[in-house]
Amino acid sequence: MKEKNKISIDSAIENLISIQPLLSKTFTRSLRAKTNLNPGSLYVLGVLVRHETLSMSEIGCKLSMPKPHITSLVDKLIVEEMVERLYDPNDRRIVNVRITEKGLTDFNAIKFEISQELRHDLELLAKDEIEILSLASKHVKDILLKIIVEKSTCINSNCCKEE
Amino acid sequence: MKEKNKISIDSAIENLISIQPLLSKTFTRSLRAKTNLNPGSLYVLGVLVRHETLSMSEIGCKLSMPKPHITSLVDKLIVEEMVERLYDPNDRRIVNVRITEKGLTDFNAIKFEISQELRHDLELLAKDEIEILSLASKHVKDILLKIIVEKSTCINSNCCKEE
DNA sequence: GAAAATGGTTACAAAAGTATAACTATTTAG
DNA sequence: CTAAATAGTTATACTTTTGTAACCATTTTC
Repeated sequence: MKEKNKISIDSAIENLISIQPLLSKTFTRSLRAKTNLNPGSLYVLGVLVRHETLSMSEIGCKLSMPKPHITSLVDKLIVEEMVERLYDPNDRRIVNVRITEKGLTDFNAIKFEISQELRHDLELLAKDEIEILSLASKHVKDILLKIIVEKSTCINSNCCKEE
Repeated sequence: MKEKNKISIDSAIENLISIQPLLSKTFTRSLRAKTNLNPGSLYVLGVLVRHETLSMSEIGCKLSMPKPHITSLVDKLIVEEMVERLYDPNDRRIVNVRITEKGLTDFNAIKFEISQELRHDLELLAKDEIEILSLASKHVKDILLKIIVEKSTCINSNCCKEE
């Protein structure tokens, strides 16, 4: 039984490693073509969609990015008015970042834009294949979210606290 | 019925867009930490595992990368002795690239290395979750491979021919 | 056989990601 | 109250990626 688990884990990893470049090719390229946002800023926006308000450090943890990088990415989003800085009255060192209405709207518009080509390809698939992909991708997303995102990798000093 | 397709497509895209940063976070970071190879070179190696021998242009098509970039990525792989250049006797302009024994071995070793952390996390999942992930990721991979890889995006001039 | 097209490399530049050190402001600990 | 710790920014440097233009060698076309 243990052995069977191992085989499933190996094949899952094998598949995920193959999926990564495919998705990267699909979305990153068209992101560059269709928006003036860089992938990093979109990642920040993505976690803010899930969590609404996070401090700079928490964003860094969720994305495993160094704090200086987060600063520059948030700066870009501020210029676009997609997020806003909120200064915490209880601890004035902390900068909380919250997604704005515009940020939410734009995020969905950008997602639609960058998926146009993929959408077109998917429409050519058989109905049952679409169903399978829809369900399978949900399973993959849910399990990855469970084991990856919530386990914030600590790359800045002392940044990872339980929620 | 058409409407139902559309909903499935939308949810599939939504899921795939969420999956991409998760996988990118998981693999790219540990790739940098554990090997002296960059992601681009590993992508090249990946398509060569699937196709064994490809010309420079064909690699560029499969990965949607400009030709000069392919040259530099292949140069790195040559230094590592993971691939070799073969000059086509029928058309001496063409440079074919073939993965070596060492390339194949190293590729598998690298895949194992960069998935160590994920493997550890997966081992903590329930048995049925592992089964689901294994199957679901295979479905996602198969369908994406079908619609993305084989549709080589033409970013260099005239590079995309049917196989 | 000269001109055009093709496959690839070289050179170069711009954008993005990654990483570290030094710094300011604020809070906490002794 | 001073010293240490924390949150974030600034500055800087390096790598990777992306893109373009110019170029050479070879093949194709007329």
